[in-house]
Amino acid sequence: MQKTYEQMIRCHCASANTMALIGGKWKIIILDHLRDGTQHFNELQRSIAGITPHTLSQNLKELVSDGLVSRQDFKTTPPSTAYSLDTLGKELLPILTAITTFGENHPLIK
Amino acid sequence: MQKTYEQMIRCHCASANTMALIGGKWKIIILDHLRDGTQHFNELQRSIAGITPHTLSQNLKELVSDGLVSRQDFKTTPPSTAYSLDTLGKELLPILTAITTFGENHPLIK
DNA sequence: CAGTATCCCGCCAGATACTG
DNA sequence: CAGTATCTGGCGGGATACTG
Repeated sequence: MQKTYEQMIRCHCASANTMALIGGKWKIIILDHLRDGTQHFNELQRSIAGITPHTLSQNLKELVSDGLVSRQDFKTTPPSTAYSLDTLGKELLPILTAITTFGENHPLIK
Repeated sequence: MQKTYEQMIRCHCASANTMALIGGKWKIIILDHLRDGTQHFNELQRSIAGITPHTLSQNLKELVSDGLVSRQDFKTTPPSTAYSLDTLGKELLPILTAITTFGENHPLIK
């Protein structure tokens, strides 16, 4: 979770708890790309146009530490890692679906 | 919508379109408080502990300009305004419900 | 009551380069 | 390939005071 949200979750709104976890700029998009299965770091970076390795790494770390995503390190050379939805992340599927559906129905750019 | 998201929506992920609209730190919470009906500026500020007038005003402006919230000004003295979910905002109800449900099931602070 | 005006700061994120 | 290191900056948001 990002520091920005630490204060917000004291407002005792249930929705705040969720936003604290998925509120990062790219987090929902990352989770969205993990819906269909395991993805490598590199796959994520290429499929999410515009994200830098630095930012992707940062967001993934928080997602992992929050229990939404699990990280598997194959400890090979060259290195290979795999990210997938963890238990908690799978509980987000209804949210992801709702967000994606809305986004499809209301594109901001043609 | 906030400037931060302008670049993000070019990644052609449907979810990005949605996050650009609701991605502000307090936006989901504001929308959540508007679910049950019309709220005055002052009511929102008191029920959302921790938000400043400045930030609330800013977020509401964006929500209105994005068509999620409608603002009614009664032009009285002392001034009175009313905020409620607009058409587009009501389409977010499934998302709001999903987010609130998840947040209830996974509190971050006891 | 419903904001606005100002000032300010902290963090998220971008850019670039580098490494095991 | 999968990141980390370092530097930088912009913008969202906080604090406080003020106004029609």
